[in-house]
Amino acid sequence: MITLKDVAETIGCDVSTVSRVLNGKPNRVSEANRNRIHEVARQLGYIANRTASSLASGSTHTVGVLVSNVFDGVYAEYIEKLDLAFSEAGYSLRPFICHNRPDKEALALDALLHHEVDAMISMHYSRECEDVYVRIKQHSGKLIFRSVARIPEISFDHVLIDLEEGYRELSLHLARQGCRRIAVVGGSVASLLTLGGKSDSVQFFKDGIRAGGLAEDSSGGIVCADEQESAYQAVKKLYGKQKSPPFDGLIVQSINKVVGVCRALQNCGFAIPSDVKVATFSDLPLCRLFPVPLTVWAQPVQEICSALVETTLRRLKSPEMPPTVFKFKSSLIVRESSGKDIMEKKK
Amino acid sequence: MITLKDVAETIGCDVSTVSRVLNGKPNRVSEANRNRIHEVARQLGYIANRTASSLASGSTHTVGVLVSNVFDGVYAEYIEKLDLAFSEAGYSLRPFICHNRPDKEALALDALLHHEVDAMISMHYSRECEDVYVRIKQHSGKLIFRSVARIPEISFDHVLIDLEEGYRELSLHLARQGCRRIAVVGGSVASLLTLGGKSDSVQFFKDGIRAGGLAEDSSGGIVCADEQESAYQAVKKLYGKQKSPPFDGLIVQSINKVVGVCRALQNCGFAIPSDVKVATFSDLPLCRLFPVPLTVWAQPVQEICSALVETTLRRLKSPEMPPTVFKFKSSLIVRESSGKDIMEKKK
DNA sequence: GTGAAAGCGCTAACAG
DNA sequence: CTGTTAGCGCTTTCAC
Repeated sequence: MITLKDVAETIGCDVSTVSRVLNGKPNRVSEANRNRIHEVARQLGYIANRTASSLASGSTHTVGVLVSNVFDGVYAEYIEKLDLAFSEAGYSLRPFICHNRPDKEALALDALLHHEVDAMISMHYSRECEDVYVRIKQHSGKLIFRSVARIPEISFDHVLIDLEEGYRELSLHLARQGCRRIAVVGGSVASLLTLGGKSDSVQFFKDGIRAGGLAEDSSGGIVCADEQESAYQAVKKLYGKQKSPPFDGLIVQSINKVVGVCRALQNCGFAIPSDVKVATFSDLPLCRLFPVPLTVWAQPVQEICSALVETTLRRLKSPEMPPTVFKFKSSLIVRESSGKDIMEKKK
Repeated sequence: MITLKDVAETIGCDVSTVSRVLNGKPNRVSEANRNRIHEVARQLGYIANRTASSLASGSTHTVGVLVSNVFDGVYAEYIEKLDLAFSEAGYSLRPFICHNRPDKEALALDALLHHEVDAMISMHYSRECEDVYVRIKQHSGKLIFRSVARIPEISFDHVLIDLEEGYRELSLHLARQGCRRIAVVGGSVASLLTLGGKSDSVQFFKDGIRAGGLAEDSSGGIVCADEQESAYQAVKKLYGKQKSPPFDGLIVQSINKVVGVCRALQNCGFAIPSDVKVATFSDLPLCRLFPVPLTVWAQPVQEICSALVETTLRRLKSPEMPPTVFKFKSSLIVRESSGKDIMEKKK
């Protein structure tokens, strides 16, 4: 392996000079040496050892991003956009996938503690790992949340999205479109609605239900895991062999589940939007190109990513700065899945 | 920051002893010291600096995987499966996304050269980066290809999938299902069929066409970029305002494009499979749950991932071993999109 | 402008 | 069983 030392020795100068030149450090290196160094480095096939520079300089120039999976188009989109944005800023993005498992989540967060990355963006928070987050706060603080609500226990930078409000807007919208019974498919909201329990999202959902003129007991949850197949099974089980649909409005928590939901409805002989109206979160390309284009509560993903990158870079520069909080506004995009045509005819 | 040295000093022993204990090195450390070291390390909140261990030990315990994007479910699936498999083997997977850009591809490969990862799995090869691959061969050799054909110029480990044969099997299948004019949507095959030019895949495709009893000029290509939207536009442009479909059989190169293709056909008033039959590669969950379940040339992804992990670990262990080549067999799964019902009625 | 020197934090012989 | 001794390859002050 060719090292800085090798280059320095064949030239007869010091490693520090070579280092300066090869890293394009500001001023002061003679033209002559500069050229010679570049030339020799190339000839010898010198390749810097980044592990060594990271150790010496104390920075890896890498930012981690923690996601639950990468199969969901939403995360894929964030990762691709963040990757591009960070590489423009001279950093590289390193995705960590936790598969919804706290052990993997902790392992990913360890990368920050162990100095494998300079900072970490977390798009997945589970209570089980709270102690790790506390440790991070003590040791580094270079963690940025992209989440729905502020993690109150510890103070980190936050980039917030208004998914909670989405539950209100979507349930209200569906009610206005004529739905009489509205359910949430998947996620914690579905669980809480089914098993009982409260959360801000549930509250927002119920607000929408009421504002839409429906009784609270006209709503419910359909519990399923975070996969296309689970959603399919759950909906099929509930709707199979029914003459009329148990719920005529569905708010589906993620795009993967929409796929399962739509297929299940189709299998059970129910049409979208005439029998059942469907809406979801995140405006992926798939939402427009779906056989029945989907009504969505759409986040400004590009802006969110920019905010994440900015926040991260700022935090890296000024570690002691007090935590910042951004909150982004989503918007309702109405398409055929919730009866766009009906709406337009009314007008 | 608490270092090994701090732990050693508060105990009054040497850093090497602490290192041994904390890394669970085989034999020989007294029970007494062992416990004391663990305790003090915990109390002080010691966290190992992995950059430093990587430098000292010469290994990062990280394997990179280079993909063109992560939005395509196929890559997402590989990444998730590889991630799981590698973490069981004590390695962590680091995805690199090149967005089909040679500059980003080279940058990702640099990570291997610069010792940021111990090995790299490449699922994306572009000729433009050939020089980088040559460099890698000289300097490291720890590159494993998951590809369709062997990269002949340089000898690396290969895990091959039979996508080429897929073009033959799918075109033959569509012909047998009654298609008279068959086209390939997207990818290099579509380009070569349109602009002229040869490749093994094109040859296989034409073999299938002939074997299916069709004339060679009854086939064609529909060129588009690797996105849902591009495929949509390309097909819409070709099929719009036509009374009968220009091609009644479509082999679509990736799942994202299928989404665009199906939507375009629907928009143009053509039904699947009665007017146009569709088939694609890779059996993702989406293929079964699609409104019209998709006929696919299905790869054994789990086995492929196992082979990739095994190959990588073996290469890491024995760098001098001659390159190995695995080839996996796919299988045809017939579903409604190519007229499964029709087939069954015939029987 | 350039070199000398002191680390970054950890690992891994080797010697006792 | 444990300490000593060298590094790993690079960065970065500080003199000259």
